[in-house]
Amino acid sequence: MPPKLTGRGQATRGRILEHAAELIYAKGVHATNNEQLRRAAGVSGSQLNHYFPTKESLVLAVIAWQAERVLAFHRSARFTSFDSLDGFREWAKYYTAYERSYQDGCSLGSLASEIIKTDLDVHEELAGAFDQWTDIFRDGLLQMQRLGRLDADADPTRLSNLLLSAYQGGMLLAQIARDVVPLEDALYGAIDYVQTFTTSTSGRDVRSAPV
Amino acid sequence: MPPKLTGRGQATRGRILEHAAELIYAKGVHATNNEQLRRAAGVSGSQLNHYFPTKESLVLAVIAWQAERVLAFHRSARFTSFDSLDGFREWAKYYTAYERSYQDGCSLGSLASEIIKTDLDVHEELAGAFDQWTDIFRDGLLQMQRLGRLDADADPTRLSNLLLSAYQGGMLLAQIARDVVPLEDALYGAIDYVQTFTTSTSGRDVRSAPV
DNA sequence: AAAGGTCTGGGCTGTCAAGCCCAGTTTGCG
DNA sequence: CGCAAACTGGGCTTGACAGCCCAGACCTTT
Repeated sequence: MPPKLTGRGQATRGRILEHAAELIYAKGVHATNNEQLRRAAGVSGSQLNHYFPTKESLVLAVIAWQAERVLAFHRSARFTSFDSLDGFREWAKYYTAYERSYQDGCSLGSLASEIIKTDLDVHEELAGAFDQWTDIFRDGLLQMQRLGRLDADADPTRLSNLLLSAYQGGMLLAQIARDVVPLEDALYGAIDYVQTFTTSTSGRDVRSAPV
Repeated sequence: MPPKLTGRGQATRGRILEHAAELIYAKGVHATNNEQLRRAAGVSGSQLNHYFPTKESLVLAVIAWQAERVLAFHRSARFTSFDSLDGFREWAKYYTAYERSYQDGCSLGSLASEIIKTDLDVHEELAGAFDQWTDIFRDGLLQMQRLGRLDADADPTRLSNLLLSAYQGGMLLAQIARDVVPLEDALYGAIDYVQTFTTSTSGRDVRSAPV
């Protein structure tokens, strides 16, 4: 069923995808048109049409690409599978370290909010990606419980939903306020709440970093 | 400077605004066009053009209208100025009581995410509204501190940013998952975190409602 | 009654974008 | 070599939409 693609074809398709993802992330889906995509990826209109016959197919591919990226990032060794509070703090630190990190929002979340009300059939794609995302947090919290770093009465599912919600909501507030503080407050607040379930410290005595 | 509007003119303008807000909330800005607006409000194209010369002016008015609505709602007696945990729990209960409440997202937040990347000049309008929104929470938490219901070392600004972020992010996750649970988890989780700063209870012994 | 705001219902134009087609060229695999 | 994919650089149609204009009717206040 997959139309035979040579190595070169895959490379071009991938180049289009990368630039499309970047453009759409920066300017939004509706403000990105074919001409911009052609120029950014350095391909002709025919090629764009060849690899992505419709805009919906391109957007779908971009969603999959961004989802894979964000999931791979969260699964990287950097956060040690979120098996400790330090892992979560490292994560929060990454997203609050640079001004640039919040100005275009979450690479997947902003895309989701923009098209969730349209008739594009992207629901399954998105739902699957966000499920996996929360699962990364949940699995980390479960592991923390196994290691005795988190109380047994903590609810990893609930906490993972709070963590991701705080990130998504914090990103939105930061974009609107053009200030990283709301994102910091949301992330470190959520993580401090997780800390209240740790046995090693009282949780109320040790607080997260900034200000 | 305001073009003289008689009572009738104001009524028509208001009717257009109401229907525009409803349509845009349900279908998004880009998927709402003049013809739908005309039919929904029962006015002719000339009138639409008369009261809102450009789409940007209409969107701006809708933002202001939705902002006023959501702020008035949060200031209503129902939540007793958020001067207690019960006020916050009542708030969370409202947004998680019905399936319908999350399916179109936050009336202001979804609008914000959709247009934050466009070149529409709506930044000040949005920033002001969200500032007031967090202030409602912050003022409530400050009042709780004054009343001795919240520890002095709690940071009302930080907590209010977490609360609103949890709501916005939870709304997005709920929309994507087509399930109210992520929103519930985010809201009640954030509120339980606030509870860890209350002196009356340990905070760890009493948890919020669902499941 | 006069005036000015309100309102209809249609038409018109310019613009922009998506999708599609094609003639011809280049590349690379078998 | 031969063939198929990759690729160029256009052009073309179609549709959608925002913005704009108008002739005339209606309503309300002065």
